[in-house]
Amino acid sequence: MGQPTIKDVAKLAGVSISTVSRVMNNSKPVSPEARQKVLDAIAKLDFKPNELARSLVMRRSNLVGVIVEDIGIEYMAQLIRGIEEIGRVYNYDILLQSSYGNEEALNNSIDFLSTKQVEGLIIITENLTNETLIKLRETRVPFILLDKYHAYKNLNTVKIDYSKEQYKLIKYLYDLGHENVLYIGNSEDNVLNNAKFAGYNQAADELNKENFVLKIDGLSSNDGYNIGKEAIKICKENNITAVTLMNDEMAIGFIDYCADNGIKVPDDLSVVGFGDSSIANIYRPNLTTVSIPYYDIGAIAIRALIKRIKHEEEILLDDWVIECTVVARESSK
Amino acid sequence: MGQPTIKDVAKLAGVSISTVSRVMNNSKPVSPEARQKVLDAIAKLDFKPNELARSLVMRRSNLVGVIVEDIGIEYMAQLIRGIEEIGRVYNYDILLQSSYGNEEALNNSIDFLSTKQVEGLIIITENLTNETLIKLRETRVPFILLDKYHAYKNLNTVKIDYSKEQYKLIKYLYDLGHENVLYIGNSEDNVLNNAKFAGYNQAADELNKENFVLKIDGLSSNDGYNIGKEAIKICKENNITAVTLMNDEMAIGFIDYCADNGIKVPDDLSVVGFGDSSIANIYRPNLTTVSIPYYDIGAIAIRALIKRIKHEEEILLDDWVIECTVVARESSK
DNA sequence: ATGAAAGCGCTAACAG
DNA sequence: CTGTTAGCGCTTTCAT
Repeated sequence: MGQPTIKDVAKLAGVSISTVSRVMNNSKPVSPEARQKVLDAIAKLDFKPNELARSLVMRRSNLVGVIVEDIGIEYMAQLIRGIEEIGRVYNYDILLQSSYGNEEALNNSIDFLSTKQVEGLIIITENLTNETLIKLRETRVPFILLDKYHAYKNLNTVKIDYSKEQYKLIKYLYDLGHENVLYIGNSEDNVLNNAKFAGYNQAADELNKENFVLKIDGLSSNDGYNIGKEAIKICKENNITAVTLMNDEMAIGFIDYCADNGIKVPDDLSVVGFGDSSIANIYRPNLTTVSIPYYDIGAIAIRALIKRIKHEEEILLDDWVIECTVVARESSK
Repeated sequence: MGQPTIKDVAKLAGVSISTVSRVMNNSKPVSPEARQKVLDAIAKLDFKPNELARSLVMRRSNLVGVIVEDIGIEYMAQLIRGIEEIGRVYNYDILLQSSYGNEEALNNSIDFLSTKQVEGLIIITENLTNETLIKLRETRVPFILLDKYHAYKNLNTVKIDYSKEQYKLIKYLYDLGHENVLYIGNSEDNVLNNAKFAGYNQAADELNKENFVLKIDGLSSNDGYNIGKEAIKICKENNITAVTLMNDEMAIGFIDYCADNGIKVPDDLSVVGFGDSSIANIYRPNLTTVSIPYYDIGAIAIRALIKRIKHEEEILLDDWVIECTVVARESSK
């Protein structure tokens, strides 16, 4: 036969299965003698309760589903770390699925996980349609959405005030003594882009600086490289000594362009990124950037989800805003 | 009430629960009329079977546990991608836990996952003691170990022939026309180090080249940088034109040293790494390195595990050796 | 303090 | 082809 069951323990201990259950869960008083006999039997058989059976009767699976767009994306992996580690503290385990940005896969995962009786869902994706959102609500499983943009209205989530963070970064540059700072951003009209842009403007306005803005299409290091020529021209014409780019990859591409064209970073020009990706402190010069505490975001998200599951005091009545930090490194001075 | 159950479907369809079960699983013939009634009822109620109950009676959870040392480590995340995506094809879902290199945590995870009735276990770690291994065997749950070293004896696993891969890389350098190649390796006496070293030696010997070896303690980019002075000295004294380092990080540190000391890579010196980490093709010069197909390793591992679970033909009777590829980029010529 | 019995939602003989 | 029944391993009344 296979694993020992509660029956085997009961038989060996010479008590009923109820008594065994009681000592396992400390749910009702049991006489010291009986308890000891049960404990001995459990040890002897190396008995481990079948959580499946327990979940079935208790209607609590202690499982949360996590659907991630792609675990290979660094920040998503960090998010999962936080979710996993804190979830474990509350005795919740993670059922992991990937959607690879495919809506059908995401929908399937939601269905699948709900048949597995997950008590809650955390969805980490940058692509979520309204239909999926509706479907999600229909499942009646508590859920939390995590992404880079946090653009969902009417949904409590854990988010970052990108506007404020960009403001802090720009302020840091002005405080360093730079008079003119160029903002190179993505031209798409989305929440993230607009928020960062607003942060830049706020900083410039508050300090009575002139606004210099360059908007481009991409977000990759190549895009950063390719905008180099135009950006440098603008810098020279306007006495600009610091440039900020939307993310670390773009910043690195841009610095590469500078290096190829005899412009020294940070001596001739300070350059900063955003996101504190793993390359930021390996690349030379080490990149000044904004560090986003993804681990903490994951941790807070799972904690909030569990509270919601347990119908405890709602810690996400409002959005939970996480503070980031400006990490000053070599690329700015 | 909560989710609809098979009973609700049966009642609504006017049949017995067995019939409902039969149409759901296509396990036995059902009359077209009955089937249609059941299907309608299922659709109407949006009924989804409770997999927990199903697992309990069928004794198949369709769950595999994955214990990872740290999901934040890039190659482990890639491994998980493969495991997850292929596991899903076979209808297996992943229960994820992290051990953070802590043996007690690992042991707890093994116990915990086995109470969740996982049908198999994949453990991704670089630290595994013999005691844990014994414990693992005692659980009687099929398992597969994945790590960077694959040093476990008497265990079928998915592995890389590091000796051969290093050989291929060195051969590539000789084929490029380099006469003398310096090998900078880690001095610790372990399977991985020895294998790579053997690969270097084999290539040098086969082609009648002289062996130049430098062994150091660390593995980080700083270590690569710090060995720079000594390594360059050796290169100059021996007319060495190519250097190979144990991993990409070290290689990058070493190239940084070269850059700081007026040595141009690849013009003055070719430098290669190992592993194809994500920085390898962002760093400038882009790094020539060996690409390890972690995704495939994960995919093969889960496939093998599932076969083992189903007692099908064993595809891991012998170790499964995965081929890597040399990725030639800018840092060598 | 303890055991018998019911039942969580489902599958799988068994009988018809 | 279909319904009845007996569990899977566990928790939880309900008696005693």
